[in-house]
Amino acid sequence: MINKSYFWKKSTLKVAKSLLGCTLVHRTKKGIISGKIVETEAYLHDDPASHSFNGKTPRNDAMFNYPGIAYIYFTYGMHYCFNIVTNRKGIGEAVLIRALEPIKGIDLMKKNRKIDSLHNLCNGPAKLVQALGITKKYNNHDLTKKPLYILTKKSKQKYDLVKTTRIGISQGSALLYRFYIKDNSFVSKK
DNA sequence: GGAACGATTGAT
DNA sequence: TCAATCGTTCCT
Repeated sequence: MINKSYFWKKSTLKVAKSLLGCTLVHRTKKGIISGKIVETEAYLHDDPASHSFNGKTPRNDAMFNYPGIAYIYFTYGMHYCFNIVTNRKGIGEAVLIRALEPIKGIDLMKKNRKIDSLHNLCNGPAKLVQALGITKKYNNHDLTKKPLYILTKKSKQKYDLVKTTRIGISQGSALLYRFYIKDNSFVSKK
């Protein structure tokens, strides 16, 4: 399981990059569901696209919590997105997990998503939340603890990393704060 | 109290 | 290309 210091010993941008290849795990009553992180986006404290840009509010509260805490927000009236808080407590930075390559519990993912297509289970921030059965109750959950946690990547794992612009934002759209594993077919739409 | 909008998705 | 759908934020 990942160490707490992982989320603040390096910059948020570096965490966003190094999370690629790590595994997000959810131990549910029905079984273990997990996936390899293949796409991330960084949201910094001085970043106009970040929910934390204008300071702390009831909604973004968790972004100002300890690094390694989950920040889960509701958007578009129907979707949830999952973030990992980075930097020191009180700063307001996080990494949005945008896509996973399914590993375990694929049958459960299909049930949660109500679809059968492997490649559409986790190729989007709200999709992976649904597939893993993550709910708002995990907002402020410590991701170094069960039942929702991160496993570090295997050191042998090799891949090319792509650095590009973020999706679905208006301000800060030129910043290269999105990262994904090159040629991985589970990355969200380009 | 009211209005505008959104770190998306899925159907057309 | 566009509708769905509603909590959060910001303005009055």
